[in-house]
Amino acid sequence: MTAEGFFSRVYEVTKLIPFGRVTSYGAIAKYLGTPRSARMVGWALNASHLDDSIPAHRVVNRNGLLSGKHHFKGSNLMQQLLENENIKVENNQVVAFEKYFWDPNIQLIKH
DNA sequence: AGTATGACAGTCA
DNA sequence: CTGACTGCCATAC
Repeated sequence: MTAEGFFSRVYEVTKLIPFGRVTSYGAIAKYLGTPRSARMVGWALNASHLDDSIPAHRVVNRNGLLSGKHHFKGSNLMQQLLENENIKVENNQVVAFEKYFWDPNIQLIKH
């Protein structure tokens, strides 16, 4: 698969993440049909962090850990964005991650 | 064509 | 619980 298709899908899903919700790389990867390509999701997000329309801050690893926060402009920008959505972040980790977790496979329709 | 790496995930010691 | 190792997909050199 070309990077464009994969990346585009990652962006697509990421943009669809509802306000106040977060998801994991694995969930996105699963939605894309490659549940073992969670790294590629991160890779795609890494390339997408230049695009403000993509709420990459809502994408964290399976532990709810803000593993990519250092990729943002400011070291605390990601956390602030999350807190702005009523999502509490502590020690670089989303509090009650399960509660805010949003699985694209549940609410999105594959095409 | 082969090796190294990545915002990961899962398993094992 | 923490650390190390493997698996998997795609990209970069």
